Amino acid sequence: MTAFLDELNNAQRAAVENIEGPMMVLAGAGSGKTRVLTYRIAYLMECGIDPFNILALTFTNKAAREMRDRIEKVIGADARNIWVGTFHSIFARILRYEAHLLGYPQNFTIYDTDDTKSLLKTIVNETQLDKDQYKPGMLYGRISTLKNNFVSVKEYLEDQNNYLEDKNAGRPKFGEVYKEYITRCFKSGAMDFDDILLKTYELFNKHPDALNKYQHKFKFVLVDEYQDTNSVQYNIIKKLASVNQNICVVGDDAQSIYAFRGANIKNILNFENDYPDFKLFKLEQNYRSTKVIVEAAGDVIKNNREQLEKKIWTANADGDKIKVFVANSEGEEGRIIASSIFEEKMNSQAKNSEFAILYRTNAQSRSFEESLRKLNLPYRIIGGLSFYQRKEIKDLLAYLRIILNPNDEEALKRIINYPTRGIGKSTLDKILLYARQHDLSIWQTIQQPHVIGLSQAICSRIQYFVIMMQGLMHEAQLKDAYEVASAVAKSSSMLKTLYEDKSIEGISRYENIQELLAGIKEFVAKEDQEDKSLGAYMQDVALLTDADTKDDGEEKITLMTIHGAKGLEFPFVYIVGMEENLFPSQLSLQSRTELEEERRLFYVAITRAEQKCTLSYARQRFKWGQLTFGEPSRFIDELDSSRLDYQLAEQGINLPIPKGPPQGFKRFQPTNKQPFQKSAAAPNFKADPPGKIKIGQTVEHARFGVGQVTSLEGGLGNEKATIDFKDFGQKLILLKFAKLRVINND
DNA sequence: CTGTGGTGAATGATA
DNA sequence: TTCACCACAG
Repeated sequence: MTAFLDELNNAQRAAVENIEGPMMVLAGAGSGKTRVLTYRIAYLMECGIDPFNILALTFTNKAAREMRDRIEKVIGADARNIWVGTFHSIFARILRYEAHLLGYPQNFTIYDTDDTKSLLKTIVNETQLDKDQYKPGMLYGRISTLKNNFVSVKEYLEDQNNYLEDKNAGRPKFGEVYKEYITRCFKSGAMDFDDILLKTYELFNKHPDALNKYQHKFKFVLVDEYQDTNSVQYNIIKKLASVNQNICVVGDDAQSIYAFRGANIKNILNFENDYPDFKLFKLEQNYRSTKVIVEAAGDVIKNNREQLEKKIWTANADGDKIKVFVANSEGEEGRIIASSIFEEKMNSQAKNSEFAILYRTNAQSRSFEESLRKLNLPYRIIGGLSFYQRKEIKDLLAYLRIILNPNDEEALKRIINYPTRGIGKSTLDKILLYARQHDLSIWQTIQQPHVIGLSQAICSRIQYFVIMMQGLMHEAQLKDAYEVASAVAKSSSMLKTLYEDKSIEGISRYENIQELLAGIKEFVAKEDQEDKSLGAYMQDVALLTDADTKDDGEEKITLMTIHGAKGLEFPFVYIVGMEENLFPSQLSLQSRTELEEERRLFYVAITRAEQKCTLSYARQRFKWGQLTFGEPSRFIDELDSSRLDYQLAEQGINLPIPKGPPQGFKRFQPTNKQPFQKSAAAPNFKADPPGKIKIGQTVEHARFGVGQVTSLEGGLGNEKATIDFKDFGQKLILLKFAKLRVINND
């Protein structure tokens, strides 16, 4: 049953077989980290540990999905019962379940960045503060930092230093904005991304019974990309694991690239302090890349001071040198890279999906898009404006949000007059003013529009809107998500409005709505989707990103930021825009730690490549409409010159003739999510103590059913039994964890 | 109230 | 270059 162990090297195997106690897997890029993580979970289950007791946390939906799929391949459908997911999705699930303890509605809304900024803008306007000093982005950043450091509004106001810091930054009234923001979110029944983490922490902190429940549910905790955890995540994990101490963190300090959003590299560097008797496993053999690539990555990272000791090596072939293209402009850079890809495709018969163009900032994608289109090379862009951030999608989702949570102000403001129904700005202002003065939500206010003092004509428009929404809310009680969403698209007349718009954008908007509806239909039609309600669908939508839009199987070149590429690999990788002030970013040059983070980012970029890695930079580039001149990035100099192969200008590159229509668009598909599972194992199962288990006995296991004990091994307190189950075959069971009942002593 | 056109500001990565 | 906001006309 444990044949998969043979697929592992010694270090990997040791990590997989270490079941109990705190452990850290220091996994270099391409060293088989995901394999270890998934096989370890599979192994735990083979040892009889109940999948309901396993929690695996990742940073992206994609990583979570991949892990679940791979475990399922090894272990079968049982894998569905493991809690595998992103921090945000797992915690949101817990919060929905426990919302009442914190005073939130069960269907609380998740505010995305746009909602948050919009709310902050509203607050600044209402408080009549200077718009230039109180920019939504800045405010959000500050609030986010405070939340990530557990500084509540109360604590903020009590500490004079906070006030002085903001006063010096020209924002003396920041405290009031912070307070108002928190209040408004709460009244709207909304949490922002930081709240999902922070409120989970609060839940565990203020409600020991809730903490206790999850501590005992999650007997085994696994954390992927541990180097990217922030202090809130860190503290939640610590609390969860404090009883059983079965915590397994996997990460690579060299790939820590999220300090800007609060990730604290100290969490991984100081793991030892938290768990002095932890076991360390180092995965140092790289299976992904050529020697040239692995060694180039080593050239780069050795310039960083603070890191955990490890030596990454590979048994793979040397491979080609790293090409460096020097272009005169960003346009030329685009053309060079596109033709280089074209050539490589010809030479090595590679598929489009084997290529990736990686850049530092999303704004750089344009020149590559143009050139790829000209050469008729299909591509897809990950990041930037995602499907879910498109106006029309957000509009329809806003309707759905209100149906579930009518107090969601950002959603209501968004669509109360979209499509236009004669409730304009001045009317909305009056409604908002009345709502604020009487401490009501907008939704409550518009129930009785007459008392606000609006004209009869406008009152009836508002009433029409209210009745329509109430009708939809009623439908949502009875019908599935797809039926409700279609009803919304029709009765809001969104579908009609977009259909009548025959401009190019209008047509694409109409198509996007159709696509969203098709996605919801698919969600409802999935056979393992038990809960088909709107609420179930909406649970995860707010946490999806562009990277989660599954590609349609069409062969396409991938364009994305380096951040977005973390965790991925491609045979051919092009790292572009290798210029000072762009990569490393200008903003990172202030401090050593920030520069080191940029360097790790470059390390991540290089290590995405399997066969060939190519760099490029442009001597001139347009930045906000202005032509600027750039120098080559210092990171190029950090590479050993013996590994570099400089290519000059455009000469020698044949530009093929484009033919056919341009290609390259995105598709949308919902993700597979499991409905909420609350109970662990069978409730009335009475287990016998390990000492009673003997060879030859017929026993019953809580999940595997009846089977016969064929052998026993392991010392006291760590006994393992091989049991031949009727329905599940032979399994190695750890008696300490398995719930076994002796049926027959033959 | 709604739609248009002009001006000014912004570009760092993400769940 | 693009986006967001404001003033103005219909």
